[in-house]
Amino acid sequence: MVREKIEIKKIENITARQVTFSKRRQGLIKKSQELAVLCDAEVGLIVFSSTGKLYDYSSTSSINDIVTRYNLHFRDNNDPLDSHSLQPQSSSQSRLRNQIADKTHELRQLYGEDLDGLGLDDLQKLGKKLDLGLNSVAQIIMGKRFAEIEERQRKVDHLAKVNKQIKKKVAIIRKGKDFMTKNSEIGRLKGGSSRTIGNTVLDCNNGLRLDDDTSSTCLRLGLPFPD
Amino acid sequence: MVREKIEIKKIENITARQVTFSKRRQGLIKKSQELAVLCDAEVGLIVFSSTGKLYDYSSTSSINDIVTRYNLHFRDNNDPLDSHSLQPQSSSQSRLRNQIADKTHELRQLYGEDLDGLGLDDLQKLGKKLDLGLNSVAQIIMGKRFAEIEERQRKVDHLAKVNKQIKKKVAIIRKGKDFMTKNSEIGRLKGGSSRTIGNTVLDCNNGLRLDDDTSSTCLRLGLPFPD
DNA sequence: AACTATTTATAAGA
DNA sequence: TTCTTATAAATAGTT
Repeated sequence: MVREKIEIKKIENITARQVTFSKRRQGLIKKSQELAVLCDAEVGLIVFSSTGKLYDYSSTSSINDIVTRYNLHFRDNNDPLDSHSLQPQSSSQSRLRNQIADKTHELRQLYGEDLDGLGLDDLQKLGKKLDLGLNSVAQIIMGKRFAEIEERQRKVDHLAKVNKQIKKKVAIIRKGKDFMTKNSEIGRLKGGSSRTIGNTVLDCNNGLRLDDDTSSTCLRLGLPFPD
Repeated sequence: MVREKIEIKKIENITARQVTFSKRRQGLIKKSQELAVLCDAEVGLIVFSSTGKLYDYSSTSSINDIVTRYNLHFRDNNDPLDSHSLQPQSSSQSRLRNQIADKTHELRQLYGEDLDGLGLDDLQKLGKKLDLGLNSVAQIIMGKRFAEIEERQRKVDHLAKVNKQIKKKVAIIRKGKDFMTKNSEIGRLKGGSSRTIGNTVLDCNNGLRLDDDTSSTCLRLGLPFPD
């Protein structure tokens, strides 16, 4: 793709292959991230190098979440892990399997699949459960946002207080400076220190922004689950 | 990356997001293929769109092979479920237990539990999933209710038709009755049968109620999940 | 779905 | 591995 166009076939030179692997792996992970963020998608990427080293990326906290969700999409979920297992199955294994099947079914229904066989009552119950779950999540989100706002307010209050104290000091120093500039060259030295304090006062506003760059966050409180 | 550089953050315009998703998804899959071929790597990619649609790529015949290999890399995960078991555990058993633990955790979170460790982003995603599930359920409930209403309307139409026919007959019979009461005592006999027909006409309304006692059901369409 | 001006990714070389 | 750089490839906005 670059200094020279290359053919897409296995790179035989081992060193070149390793270099390309490293570069392209990085690129792939970057693209995966971008897709996840730009398009609000859930992305999982697993890569094994030819030497068996594992690299992965997941837009969620764990790639397991994505794999679990992936497996949910296939109805007759014969556990892929055990498909080529030669071990005889113990009864405890089949119990585990049943548990997995049950949970899988429950999860699928919560995700809005496999609902065909349900009557109105079952659907209402399911809807109620989802609604409760959604409320819990929404409540926690709101709680977190509220805590965020309080924290921000606390900082504002603190800075306002500090600012006030500094203004007082500046006023006092100004008084001193006025007195000294009238009298001697010591005034220049004191003037330097007062300027420093002046900058500190100005920095207070920047402090708020730097510490947390989204001052609009506290304003976009509308819906917890926007599109 | 192109006509204009874009910032990597969620695209708010839905159409643009879908288009970008389609393009970049293709690009990502192509890059995955190229990495696999050029570097003799094993690559698995799973992508869920924000609407829950699944897309995947695997350099092997099935992504399950890659997931299997991935899980093998974490064989030494001590599963909390295994800790108080006295049986010697086969690796496939502990894998099953891991799956159960994963699914249980996922279910608990969907039910609004175990949410303490999650950040705002994870919570938003969870909320989104619940919202999607809830929408599916609500849609099916609405579908069923609509079918109910149509059925009811069908009955109403049918009864209206029958009623009309009967009214016609009654009118005809009245004519006959008027003619007969003028002429002879046969009028009394015919009068009895006309009353019977009259009752049938009245019963039509009761028929609607008896057949399905909640005539208000079709009116309480507001929320699908009342308290 | 096609176009195209740009941005990005990256092969080769250092 | 990392940097540089020339060029191929991907893609955002437009039609």
